[in-house]
Amino acid sequence: MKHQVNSRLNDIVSKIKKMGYSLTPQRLEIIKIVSESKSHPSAVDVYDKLRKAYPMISLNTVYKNLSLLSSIHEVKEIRTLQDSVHYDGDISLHGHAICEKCGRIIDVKIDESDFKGFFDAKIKENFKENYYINNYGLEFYGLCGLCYNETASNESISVQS
Amino acid sequence: MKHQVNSRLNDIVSKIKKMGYSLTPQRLEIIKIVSESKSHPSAVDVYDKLRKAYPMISLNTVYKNLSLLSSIHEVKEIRTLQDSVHYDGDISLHGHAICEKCGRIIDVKIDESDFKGFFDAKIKENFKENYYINNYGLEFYGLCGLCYNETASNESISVQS
DNA sequence: TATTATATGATAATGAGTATTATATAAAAA
DNA sequence: TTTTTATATAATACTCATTATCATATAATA
Repeated sequence: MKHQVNSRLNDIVSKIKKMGYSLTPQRLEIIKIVSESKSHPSAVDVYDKLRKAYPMISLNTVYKNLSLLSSIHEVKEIRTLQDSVHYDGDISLHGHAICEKCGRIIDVKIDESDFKGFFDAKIKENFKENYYINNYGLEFYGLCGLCYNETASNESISVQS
Repeated sequence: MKHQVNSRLNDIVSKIKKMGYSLTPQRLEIIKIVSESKSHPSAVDVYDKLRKAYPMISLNTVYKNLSLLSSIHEVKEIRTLQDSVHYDGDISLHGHAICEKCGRIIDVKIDESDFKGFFDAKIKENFKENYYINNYGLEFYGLCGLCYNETASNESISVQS
């Protein structure tokens, strides 16, 4: 587990260097935070964590670095139905369940074989002409267990997609 | 085809009335625009179309109505990697291919049977505890044919997810 | 037609994200 | 190690999508 995290960190760091970007302490710390986090933090969340080690860090720096990581595909942006973008340091194949009430984001496991069968078929069917896919998104919007129970006890809901 | 569109309009209108919302001319026009559009317009796009018939319409009114339609699940919000939200009046099962360069959004066909096999399995696997799903999202981010050709001729790209 | 609750439009406010720029510092060369 | 240079950071101001407020208008209902 610890080894996994470190190799992930090393992967990103060497990519950063290989691509000619310099490795500042702030940047390293940001990479650590997103690559180790399981909570899909927003830029402000990352900013708040950073301030412990770097009280003078600028939010701008956080945005710049997260954008950089996203542009080199080492972090995935998650657009929820709420206001801000969230970042996922786990770029392996998976989807997200997003609670429309509390905003919590839960990973949805997808196994590679299922994916190959389904998504590749979608891509083949839909993109006969050249179309360059470099990312995907799979989201389930709804209410998490906690929020569902809360809502159910207060009012009767009857929505259905 | 014309019949399809009209019945869709009627569905939304009767839902609006049944839920106790009043039907203003502006609201009706907004419903018409989004339900008939195939281009996944943003709020401002809808606003611009509206101004032909209602020059005094407020952008605020557009936002309010699109939010209302979204809340009753008659319009789907699409979060792209760009700035603004886009709206889809087609709430049938499908995904979106989003061009990261020009922002164009193309429908990705998904047939119901495939969906049942794949998505339902995902839901069962991941949400053993109660979790209320009322919407989903499936996006392919990349470059559309046009933008891909442009990019390819200018610079060599070697990204791969 | 009168009543009432909701919708609209005008305006201001919010807040996520971006642009700018002077200073600082990582990386590379000497 | 020191110098050089290009990139990164931090502070600040700015943009712009979306939301809030509230007075006025109007749809729905009696």
